[in-house]
Amino acid sequence: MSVGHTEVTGGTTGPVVSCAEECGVRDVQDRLGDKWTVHVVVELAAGVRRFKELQRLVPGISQRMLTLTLRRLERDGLVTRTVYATVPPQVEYELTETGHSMTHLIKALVDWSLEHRPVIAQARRDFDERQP
Amino acid sequence: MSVGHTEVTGGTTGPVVSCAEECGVRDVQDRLGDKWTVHVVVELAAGVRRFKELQRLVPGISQRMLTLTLRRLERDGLVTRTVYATVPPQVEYELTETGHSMTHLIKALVDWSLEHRPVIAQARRDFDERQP
DNA sequence: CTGCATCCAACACGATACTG
DNA sequence: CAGTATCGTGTTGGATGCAG
Repeated sequence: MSVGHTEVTGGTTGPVVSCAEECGVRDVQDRLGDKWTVHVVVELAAGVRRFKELQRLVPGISQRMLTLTLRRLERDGLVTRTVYATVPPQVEYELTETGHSMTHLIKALVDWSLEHRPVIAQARRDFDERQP
Repeated sequence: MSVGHTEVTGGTTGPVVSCAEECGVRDVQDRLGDKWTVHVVVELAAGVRRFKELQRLVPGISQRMLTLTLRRLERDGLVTRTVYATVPPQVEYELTETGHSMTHLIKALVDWSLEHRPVIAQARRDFDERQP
């Protein structure tokens, strides 16, 4: 909080960014940075989903990773888990209010990603060409 | 684009999120998710910085990781690298226009993080309490 | 169907030593 | 000062088998 506080007052191009070090940014990074959370949240944004359903909707995710991802989301209060005592068992997952607020964040991510994808791809090709 | 395309029309709470799988989102995630990129970009958002200067501004980063982080940013066209043929050598790094646009994304990240930090922390404590 | 435990490979990162 | 090269380590995640 005291050390390393950074304040960038938006001049010509940049916005105001403050205290990016240990103000919980790492927490969000851990979540958005992992391999599956974003995809799972996107699918849950559409509504209530069952476990198997999510596994179908998110291609390539393993059972193990879906479980781990959902558990972490549940632990952070971003997802609710409802178990029905049926045979076979049925479990439903749903975004909480906080979880839904994260979809705005993800939308920003997706938008920026789509917008700059071609430019970045080209920059990458140019760079790799110069460095054999 | 065809397979796994997801469209969420914002209903009561969620925004519109589309195609979160392989539209280059993973690329951005890799960057936002790694340990140092966000911090380096935040420091560069304030203006031109030298290598050593960045290493001072980003506490804990090793020479190796600073180099790797800057190289990747340069490769993606988010940072320019300018070498001056002085003795001792001097290298300056600066955000490109695309790089600056990413600071907006980071700001969204930081804002959400700060806003929901207490709620998430509490949810985490509650969860851990129920699961010994 | 849902979920946990285990083993294993890949990779990111840190520490250190060396170079122009 | 600004790197590169190398090694060791912890973590992430995939595959598989077992259980309620």
